[in-house]
Amino acid sequence: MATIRDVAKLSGFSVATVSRVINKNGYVNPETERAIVTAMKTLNYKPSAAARSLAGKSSSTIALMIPDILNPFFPELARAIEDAANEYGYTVMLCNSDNNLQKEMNYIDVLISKKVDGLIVASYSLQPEHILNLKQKSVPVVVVDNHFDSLPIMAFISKNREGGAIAAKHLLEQGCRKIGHICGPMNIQASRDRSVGYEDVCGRLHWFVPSLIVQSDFHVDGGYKAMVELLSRHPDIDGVFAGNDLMAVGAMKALYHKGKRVPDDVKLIGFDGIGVNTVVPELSTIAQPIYEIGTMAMKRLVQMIQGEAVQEHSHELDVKLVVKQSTVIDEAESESA
Amino acid sequence: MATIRDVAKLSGFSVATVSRVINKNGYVNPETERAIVTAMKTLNYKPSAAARSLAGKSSSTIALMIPDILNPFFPELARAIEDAANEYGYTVMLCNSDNNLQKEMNYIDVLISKKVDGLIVASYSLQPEHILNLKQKSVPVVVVDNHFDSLPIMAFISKNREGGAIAAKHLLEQGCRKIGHICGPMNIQASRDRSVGYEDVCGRLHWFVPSLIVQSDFHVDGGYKAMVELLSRHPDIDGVFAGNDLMAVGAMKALYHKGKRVPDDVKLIGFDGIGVNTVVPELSTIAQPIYEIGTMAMKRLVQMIQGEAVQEHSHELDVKLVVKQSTVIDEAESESA
DNA sequence: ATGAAAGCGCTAACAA
DNA sequence: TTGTTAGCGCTTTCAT
Repeated sequence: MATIRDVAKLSGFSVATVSRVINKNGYVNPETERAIVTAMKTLNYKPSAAARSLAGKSSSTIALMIPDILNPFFPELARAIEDAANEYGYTVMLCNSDNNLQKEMNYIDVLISKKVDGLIVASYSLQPEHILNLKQKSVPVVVVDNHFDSLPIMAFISKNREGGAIAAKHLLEQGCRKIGHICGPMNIQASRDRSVGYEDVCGRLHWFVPSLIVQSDFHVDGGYKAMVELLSRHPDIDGVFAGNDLMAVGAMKALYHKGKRVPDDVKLIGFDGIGVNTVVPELSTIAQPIYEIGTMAMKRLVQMIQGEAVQEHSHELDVKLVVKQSTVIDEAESESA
Repeated sequence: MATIRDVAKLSGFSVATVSRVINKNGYVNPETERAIVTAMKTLNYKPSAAARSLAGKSSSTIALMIPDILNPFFPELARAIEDAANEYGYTVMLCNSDNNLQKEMNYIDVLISKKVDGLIVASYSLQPEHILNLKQKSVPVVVVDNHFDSLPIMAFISKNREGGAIAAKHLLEQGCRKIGHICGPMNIQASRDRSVGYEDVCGRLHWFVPSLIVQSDFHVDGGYKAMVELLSRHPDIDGVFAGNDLMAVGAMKALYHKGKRVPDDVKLIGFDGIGVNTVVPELSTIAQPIYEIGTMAMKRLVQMIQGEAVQEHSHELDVKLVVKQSTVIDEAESESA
């Protein structure tokens, strides 16, 4: 591996000058530059990232911490963030935490020791103190898919409450007269907000009873079980809003097994905008602007890394109702189950 | 941030000794060690990974390159690899290449400059030379989900040909009398092998004609289109083997739209063992031992990193037929929860 | 068993 | 415009 000194020697200039052309800063004669670039090429020189970051320069690496890589929502987010990161010249280190506080703290230590330039975090275990602590160590952090009220923490999250309300309204508009809700874990802010949205709309209707809400865990199997429970409590249910798409898929499977047809007997809507692609019949959902969350988070992170004084607070992004087959009876294609 | 020198000063020993306790090598008096550990604790000292790797030590980081993070197969693989990596004390850097050679080569440069200790690659664009080249630079590499015949390259891949044959046989056993095949991209070894497996079984049956094979792209939409095409060529088809689960899902959607019932009218089987979870009716598939591929790949990589002289060649892993609702007409409906 | 000192490859004053 | 040099935090001979 050629070093900066080799390049200096071959080109006949000093390491400082070579460093200048690498970093494109400081004055350097065009001819000199050309000579140096040539030397770098012939030596196939690649600066050592380790050395640069040791010498005080950034590592050009950011980390992304997610709770569950098996939930398609996060790969999509990761994809968006990676694309954006590449654009800014960063590589991303992906950390899957299993939503386990211990693992997360451990990762954070490792990441700091690796001198990552910044951190994008999707976590439901980390407390505000942890984030603030990081900031104190001057590690830029931006939170996604979660937020901390009125704390100076940069966060990007969808309008979950509004989304929950939109979902409920949509079911109502499709003629549902008794709508159940499978909600996600209560320790997740986004999950709570979605439920509140549902209650905003359904809570005061004459048919509403608390037992129409079943709590679950954001996973397919959990959704299945919750749907079975819901059906046993309220066999006459004709609409279901699941707190995320994965649970909606589980619910769909349960309905299928119990002989209920979707959307004919029961209309079903999810949240996230991911499963849409892989279920039959396709799932109506409240789509989050996943890609946008990713790019905005990355953009802000870069600003923070570069020391710009950005206002740190929560940003709420618009969600979008995506109507598919699971909530609409469409004569044109209702040929089979 | 406390440095090794701070620890040395506080504990009253030299940096060399501190280094020894960090790395647990060389002789150091138990009492001394205790004192130093205490000092490290009180200073909340964390060695700088950047400095260590500059000083010749490993970076404790490996990279995983995958072509498509949106295909659930790869998150599963990533998950397995990350788990294994953590166990060995490594952090993983995830690189999504979009199956784009340019991006991959670029990543490789970056990764080398970052001094990653090793590389696990799932790529269909990289040529054997690229891999060999890497090895020459003494970067340990192991390939997954692909392999290069008779070259000294460590690779882990499923028995795709056998899997294709198993899938075809299963459809035959379920009473199918005309089986179509949606195959994946021909530049992907695994994809080709699966098709060959199908041909091994169906190629000589009286009903077989080449037009029963439609080529596609491993994505849901591609599977959809391929199924539509297949149906127009052979409306009387009663079994379909899709080269991966994503295409199988697409095929299922197409069948649904065309009024064909699964499995009553057409039986459908995929390959991979992932979609299983999110489709209704659930998809029969040939499951790859994804987790095992991940752990074995990581295990070998570590051995290579540590300089053990391992035999580098391809390893073929067994696949498993997973029978679900999409290939079996079952009145009793075996429950799954 | 412990310490002194020479780098690892690079950046960033400071000089020239 | 270019060069000299002192670190960045750690590992690792080589002494002691």
